[in-house]
Amino acid sequence: MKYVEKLRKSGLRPTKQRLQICEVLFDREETFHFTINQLEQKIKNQINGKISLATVYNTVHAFEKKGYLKQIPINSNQTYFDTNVTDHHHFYDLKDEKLIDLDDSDVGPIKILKKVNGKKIKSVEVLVKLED
Amino acid sequence: MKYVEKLRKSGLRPTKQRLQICEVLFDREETFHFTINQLEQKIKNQINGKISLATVYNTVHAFEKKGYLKQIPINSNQTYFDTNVTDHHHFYDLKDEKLIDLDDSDVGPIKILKKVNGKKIKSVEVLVKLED
DNA sequence: ACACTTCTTTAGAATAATTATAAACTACAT
DNA sequence: ATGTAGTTTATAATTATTCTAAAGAAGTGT
Ligand SMILES: [Mn+2]
Ligand SMILES: [Mn+2]
Ligand SMILES: [Zn+2]
Ligand SMILES: [Zn+2]
Repeated sequence: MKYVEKLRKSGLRPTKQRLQICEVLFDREETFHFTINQLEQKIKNQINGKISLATVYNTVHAFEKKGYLKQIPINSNQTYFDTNVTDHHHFYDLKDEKLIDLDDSDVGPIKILKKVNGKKIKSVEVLVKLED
Repeated sequence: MKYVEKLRKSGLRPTKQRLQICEVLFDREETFHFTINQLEQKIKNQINGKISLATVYNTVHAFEKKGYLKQIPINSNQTYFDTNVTDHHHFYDLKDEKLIDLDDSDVGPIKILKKVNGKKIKSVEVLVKLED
């Protein structure tokens, strides 16, 4: 199991549930953008044996805290997470409610000229909304 | 009442509640970024007589539909609205959970080079997260 | 293997933002 | 003034998320 080490290094015990969730989340080529409910569905379809919803929440938050997932700010009733934890930009398809990654090369460099007193910039992300 | 006409033109009856909410929302120089609960507080402080929470929700949604308010995508348990309905960028102060408008001149021009099949770009907005 | 501790999972309850309901009220047209 | 459609309101319902506490599993030392 390739995720056992990863979890141990983060101080997370490699439980069966976490390893299964790792497979669903990270055994894929493309970035995965998802809500908790979508993840729960994917888990149901790919795994035999169920994982409780509380554990899905717990795990996603644990992974987020460890930097394996990040939240994406979208106006939705459900929170979106992203397996691409780098600073990056998105298309958001308003009709399909789907996120699509944008490469830095798909977006020109962004210069923020304004400063705020004692604050520093943590991230700069662009959200491009798409309609038909 | 300067908002009576505005509401009538939009097909919204100029009720006492809506006019009061208009005052709270639009009688100010600066952009107002708020959650429903923050708005409810401001209403309580500025008006005598109460407006029910349901009406605050109804009104905000009606104003949003008519284009007088817009939602701002932020990772928060509460939805943020903005009296500045133009396409514009934000600082988001993670500690204070406050939004600050960025002028277009505060951000260099943004070119989106990628295209998506049958979709067109509706908006391009930058969110700059600030930390201490 | 065994005992012991700590972390994790889980079902279910609790919380909290938002939306729905339906009755009373109000703006507006005739 | 009357009628109608739109609005407000208290309250209930819904729903995403978090909390709780008991049972289970993982790690550590012997
Ligand atoms: Mn949100
Ligand atoms: Mn919510
Ligand atoms: Zn992404
Ligand atoms: Zn703004």
